[in-house]
Amino acid sequence: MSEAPRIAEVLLPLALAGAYSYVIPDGMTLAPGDYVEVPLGPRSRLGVVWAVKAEAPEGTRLKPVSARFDFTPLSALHRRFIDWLASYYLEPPGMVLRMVLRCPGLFAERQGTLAYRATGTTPRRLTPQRQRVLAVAAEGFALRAGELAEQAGVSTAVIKALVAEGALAAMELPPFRSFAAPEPDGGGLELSPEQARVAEALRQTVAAGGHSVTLLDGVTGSGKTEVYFEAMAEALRQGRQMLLLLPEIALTASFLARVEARFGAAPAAWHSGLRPRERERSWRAVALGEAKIVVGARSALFLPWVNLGLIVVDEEHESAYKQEDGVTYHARDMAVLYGTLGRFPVILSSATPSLESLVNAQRGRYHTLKLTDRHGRAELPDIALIDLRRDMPAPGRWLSPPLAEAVTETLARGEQALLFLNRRGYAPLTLCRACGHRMECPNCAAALVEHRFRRQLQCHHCGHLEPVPRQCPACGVEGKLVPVGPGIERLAEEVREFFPAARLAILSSDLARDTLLADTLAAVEQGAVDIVIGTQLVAKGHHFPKLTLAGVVDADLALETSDPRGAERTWALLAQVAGRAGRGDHPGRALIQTHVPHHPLMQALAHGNRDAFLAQEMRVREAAGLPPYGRLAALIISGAEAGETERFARDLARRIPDAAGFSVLGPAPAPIALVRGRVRWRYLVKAPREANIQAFLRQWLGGIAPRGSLALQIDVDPYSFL
DNA sequence: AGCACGCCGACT
DNA sequence: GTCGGCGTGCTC
Repeated sequence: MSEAPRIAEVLLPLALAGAYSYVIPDGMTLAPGDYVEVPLGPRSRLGVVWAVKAEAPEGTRLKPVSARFDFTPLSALHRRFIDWLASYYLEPPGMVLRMVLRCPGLFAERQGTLAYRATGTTPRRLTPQRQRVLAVAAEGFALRAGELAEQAGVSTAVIKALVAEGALAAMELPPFRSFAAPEPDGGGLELSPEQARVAEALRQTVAAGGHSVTLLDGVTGSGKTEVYFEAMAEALRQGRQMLLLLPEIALTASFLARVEARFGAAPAAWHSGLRPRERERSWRAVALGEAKIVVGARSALFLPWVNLGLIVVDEEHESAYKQEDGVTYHARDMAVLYGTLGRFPVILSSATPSLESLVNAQRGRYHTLKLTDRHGRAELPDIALIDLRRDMPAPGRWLSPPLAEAVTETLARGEQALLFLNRRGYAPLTLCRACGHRMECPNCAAALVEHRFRRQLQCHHCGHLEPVPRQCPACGVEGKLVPVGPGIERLAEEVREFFPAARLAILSSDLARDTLLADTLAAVEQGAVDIVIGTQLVAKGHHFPKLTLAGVVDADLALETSDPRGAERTWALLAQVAGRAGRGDHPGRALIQTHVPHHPLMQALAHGNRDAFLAQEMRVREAAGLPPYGRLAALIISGAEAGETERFARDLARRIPDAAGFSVLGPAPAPIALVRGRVRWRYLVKAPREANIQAFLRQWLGGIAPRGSLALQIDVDPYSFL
């Protein structure tokens, strides 16, 4: 017979190396996954029991656990997920737990609001006001005092009196509104034969159970959402929870509505823009298993799932799934990991799948399901290139004659045109014509971007703002600072001059986050806008039925960087932008302005020959040993002082372990060598695909504690290969 | 992440 | 003479 465990290993949401040990007081029973409060230094903290054991380590004086919270414990699966993620990305497990516990007022005492219903007792004096209140209270649900008074057209004083006389009884409502159960059947749109076939295949995958990854590879407008809804319906029939992951919180509102329309109940939402109360409601509902469908951003992976049975990653190629600050992780990869650990299916959906996913499909690790037809009458847009070397815009203009002509024709037909330029602000560069001085951020090695509407220069790396100066800060000459190059504000200026009668909408992340953006999107959808000018925000997910022309103002932007991923990113972005056109009844077309029309990527876009382009990209990656054919990790060394930071970075080179197959490049100044006033150096570790890159990094960097302002950040599977 | 302990500049 | 700046280090 074994003794009752006396010691609890408690993981705390802090950057500690591991769990801390506490004594379990007499009369308390603890199991792994339990939420507890433990003393830490002068305060007490929330933690989660990671393990229980009989004996304490030798010679330690342990404090006791102060309290156990009576709540659904964190599942063994979720705990494994946390441990796995922490070890993969070399993060302290406590920091991963911190993301799980990111819920306001967790375990705080919640006062339920009081609601009143009629008891059947008649008050001594039955005034007309009292009668009305009792009539309202007799029907349906119990109401709060304020609601009851309002519906009866009386003041709350009447309610109080009726309660005092025993004619109304108060009851406590649960502090959170519950989530209605979604219905798997009904509410679906009619599927095309192709959609129905793919939906059935997905449904069977879910019905079969077990882990699998399916890449749903469907052209823009092919109705991928309706198809994976059928997989979600099957998971619902099995009583499982499911997560629909989206790359952008700007997309969640429309997806919440679509899920509600399909399943007859509003799903739970999860993203950073949620109000604290809503956040708490979603978190608790997930932990209690009450929320069946969650629509959320990447951090929704960390919700305290109890019965997760399906994850759908929409727009799986999106780089926004890579979390870069705080704990570094890739939400798409972690969704697949969760599915592996939890033995449930994962669906990756995209019109422009990532190279990583396509290679996994080639290797047979993922199944592929394709949708090649646009739904309804919609057809894929014709894509044509405009050679900017031949069809040059006028000086200081950005629209070439053919593109301007196409916009004119589109407007004449009463249709909408989209002009895409992936650059916020008015001009990306401000130069002094007198001395050549370039306006730069004082904290970052980057040019300041003019935002003319706000009359400010802004740094897009650290947010630094300064007014546009009248005179050059270098030579003092007045009136010689000129904007160079276009941003969408400047493009809008040109469009206003060119099409004075057209109604414009400018869509960029500069728009005040929530309502303004939603309103503008709705206006576009309803056809109250003629020309949409937008950054990459417009590339994703939106459905603009009247839009028939997509014009790409500068297709070469992302190609100009030396990042080997540039071509793939550009291809995905431009294909998505082109896909905005012609989603309604009228056919669409896309015009792409470029200086390099012969580039394989441009040729692939123009001829709809995606496979040839991707095959070429894969060959390049394979030859270079880059992901997904090899593994990468980046090491960023940063510090406030240039000399000290460089010395620290260079000293690390002496400790690089000697391991076959591994190569370490660097240290080199990071791509943006100065951010927020901190100098950055970078190493890149390259390893074969099957190598244990984490072990290598631990061996190299284990025990190194940067002092002072120095910091060392490890980025496993960095998004940028630079 | 907190929070305390510590050692150096401008205030009543 | 103290108040307080935030660098450094510890929390079972």
